[in-house]
Formats: sequence, C-alpha cells, structure tokens
Amino acid sequence: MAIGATENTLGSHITETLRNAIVCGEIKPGTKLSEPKLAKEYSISRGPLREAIRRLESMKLVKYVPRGGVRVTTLELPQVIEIYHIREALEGKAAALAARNITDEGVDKLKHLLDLAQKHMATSGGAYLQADVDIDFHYQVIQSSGNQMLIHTLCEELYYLIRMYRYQAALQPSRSHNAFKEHQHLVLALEQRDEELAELIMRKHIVRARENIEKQLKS
Amino acid sequence: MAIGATENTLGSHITETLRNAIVCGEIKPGTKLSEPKLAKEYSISRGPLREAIRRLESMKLVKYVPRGGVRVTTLELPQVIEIYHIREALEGKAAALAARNITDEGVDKLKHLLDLAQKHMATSGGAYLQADVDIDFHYQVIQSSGNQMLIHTLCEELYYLIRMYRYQAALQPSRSHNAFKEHQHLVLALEQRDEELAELIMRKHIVRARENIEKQLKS
DNA sequence: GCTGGGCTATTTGTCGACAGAATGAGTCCT
DNA sequence: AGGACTCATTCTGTCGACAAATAGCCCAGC
Repeated sequence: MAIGATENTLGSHITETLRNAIVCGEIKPGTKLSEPKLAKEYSISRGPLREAIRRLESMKLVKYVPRGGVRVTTLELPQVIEIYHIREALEGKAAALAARNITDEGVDKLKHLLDLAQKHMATSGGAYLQADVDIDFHYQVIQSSGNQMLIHTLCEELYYLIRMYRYQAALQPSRSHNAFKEHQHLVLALEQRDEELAELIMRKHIVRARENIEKQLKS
Repeated sequence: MAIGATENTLGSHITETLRNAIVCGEIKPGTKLSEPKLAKEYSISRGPLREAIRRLESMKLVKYVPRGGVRVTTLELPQVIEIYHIREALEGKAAALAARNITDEGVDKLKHLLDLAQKHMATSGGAYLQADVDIDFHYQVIQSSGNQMLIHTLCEELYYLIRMYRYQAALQPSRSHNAFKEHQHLVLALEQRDEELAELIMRKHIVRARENIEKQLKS
C-alpha cells in the first residue's frame, strides 16, 4: 500500500516514521518539532533529520518558520476546503485520463475493490468511508490515469494531508452509502471509456464530500 | 515578481540561486549535481546545500536517486504534456475561484496587464508569449483565486518547471494573437463573475497551448 | 504588583571530517 | 583483443561540534 520504496537511508526512514506519526496524530497538530529532541529520540544525528523535515515540509505536513523551527500543520476548516477544491480539479482530471488509459485489468481491480467495500459495509454496518478501502479506490483511479506527475502530486503530496484530516476528524459514515454508489457510477463510466462523464462524476463526488464536511463542521 | 521571501539563511539563498540557474538553463538538463563541487563553487558547506537540493526536489527541478546523486530534470515531451494536463485542471479551477473571489481592483490589474501586453505586441511584433507578461497574467489570475494551497502548488511547485521549459524550448510566438484574445475573454468572464465560463475559457486556453506544443514538437 | 532589562539555556544554522558505497581506470588473464 | 577483476578515487550518507540567535527566567526598579 505504501508508495515510497524504502531507500535504506536514515533520512528516508525517519521521513516515513515522522510522516506516519504526524498523519496518525501521534504527534499532535501544532506541536513544535524540536530537532535535538527528535534526534535523541530516534538515535540519529540532526543531518538526516533536517532533510526529513524538509520533505515533510513539501508534503505540507509541517510549517517552517526560519529560525523558529517547524510546527505540525493544523488543519482548520478553510484549509480542508482548499484541499478539496484542489482534489476536485486534480482527481476529476485523473478520472478523465483514467477513462482514456485504463486497461481491462484496471477496471477489474476497481470492481474487486467495490466488492470488498460491499462486503465490508454489510459486516461493519455501513462504515465505508472510514475504511481504507475508500482511499484504495481513489488511489487506483489515480494510478490508472497514467500521468506520473499527477500521480505524484496527489498520492505523495496531497493524500497525506487528507489522511491526516481523516484521523483527526474521524468522519461520520453518514455518506457511506451515497459515496459507494458514486464509486459504482464512476466505474461504469470508466468501463465505457467516457472521459467527460468520468470527470463529471468524480468532481461531483468530491464536491459532495466537501459539502458534507462543511455541513458536519458547522454543527 | 519573485515569490519566496529571502530567509537570510544560506540554505534558502542557495536554493534560489540554484533554482534560477536550473530554470534559466545555466545548469543544463541531465547534469549531475555534485555536492562537493557545488559546495566549493558557492563557498558553503554541504549541509545547507543538501537542504537546498531537497527543496529543488520538491519543485521537481531535480531527480533524486538514492546513493546516486541528483540530476537536473530533463523535460521530454511526454512530461510537458503531463504538466499541461495538470495546469488545465488546476488553473481552470483557479479561474473559477477567481471569478468568485476577485475584487474590482484585481480586475483592473488584469486589464492593465492586457494593456501592457497590447503595447508590447505592437512594438515587438507580436511576441506576446515570450514576454513575462503572459506569466504575469496567469500569476495574477491564480492569486485572485484566494486559495492559498492552490497558489502555492501552482506558483511554487509547477511554474518553475514551466518556466524552465520556456527557456529550454523558446516557444515560437505563433500563438501570440490567439492567446491574447483568450486572455481578453477570460477577463470578461471574471468581470462578470461567471465561474463556469471562466473555468471553461481557461481550460480551453491551456488545452490549445498544449496542442500547440504537441504540434510544434512533432515537426 | 507589574514592567523592563539582563543573564542563562536551549535551539537553529553552519561547518569539517569520517565511513561505506559507487564509479572509473588500469591491469591481468583468456 | 576482449572481458573480468582489482584498486584508487570520488561521492554520498552520517556524525559531532561550534556560533549566532531566540526564548525563557530571574531579579531589580518604578
């Protein structure tokens, strides 16, 4: 599932460790990352640690203040909305490109994910969105676009933020059933290789997710 | 014009220096960046240099191979096309958001840029696209979207690549007149606060730019 | 009691050095 | 003559240390 291959270097290893810790909320938003402390904690020197921090910075997981250290990004509602606008644009385009480039095997894989999701919903009472199967589905669509730079931008730069938000907000599964149906529709459009329809469906899907978040956080 | 404020640290200074050198082609695509050489050349140590390289990596200006150093990104046609697909999605969305959020002063500024462009075209015989005024225009639209994350993604991560491509390919001004008219149409749509139209115009504008590149590089 | 200044302690920014890995040259064997 | 092996050089990855800057704290003065 994880994308980044292990590079057998302390720098990338500590990047993954910190990334997971931040995404899962083990390091709380707003926390200041102290270099000496982290270096001691993980028994490494500050060199690789600083490189890891720069990479987290490019994932927007931490915010850097010159001579002020870095703080774990706090996701406020306006920022989450900003992210969803970007997702709408990028994943919409990804869906369109996927409709153009997806293989029959790719379609099968998506159908398989839908099956998994259905079984999961039946057993755990509708918690579709909370399970990773939702993210897996989006990943698979993005991968099918074939656009390497788009894949990188979404999966390596944006999705960690989205994951972090999910851990942080623990989305209610109220939209599960609708989201599942929207995924079904998307697979149909991809199967027919209908670029415009696939883009429309994906965009609407994400717009609804955003509206759901806005509604949920107003209360 | 430049976005990143000086941070008074060697790391960020060398980042800007290298970024400009790469974008302008002073360091040729495919070149391997040797850390000891660069460190000597700029009279700094390898610490700040490595941080700068990590940042260039997040701008996709260099490609990193573990234990193999970094090489300046070589922009081949498929990658340029990938970038333009992303631009189409992101700048289209930026135009839509700009239509929603732009102020009257923002519209005036865009009109002013159009005036400048017209004068420039009259004197230098139609070289609209080659001048920075084209990039300025797109920057201004993006800024008007008000979406900070979108602004960062486009201006700090993607546009350096686009600039690099421009220096590298030296685009012919054949599309100048059309591009100018498309910009005019966009300003009209923004002035009317028509989100859907603004998005459509921007997307078409970038699709045409991409098609122009594909056509040009086929010959 | 509250504010301002100076001192201390931690932290960031930067440097030089060492070890293991990769690259390339030169040589030896077939 | 061609290929493989060995050795040397260079480079990356990592570390520990020093200096400037920041932040926190204590004390004095109003």
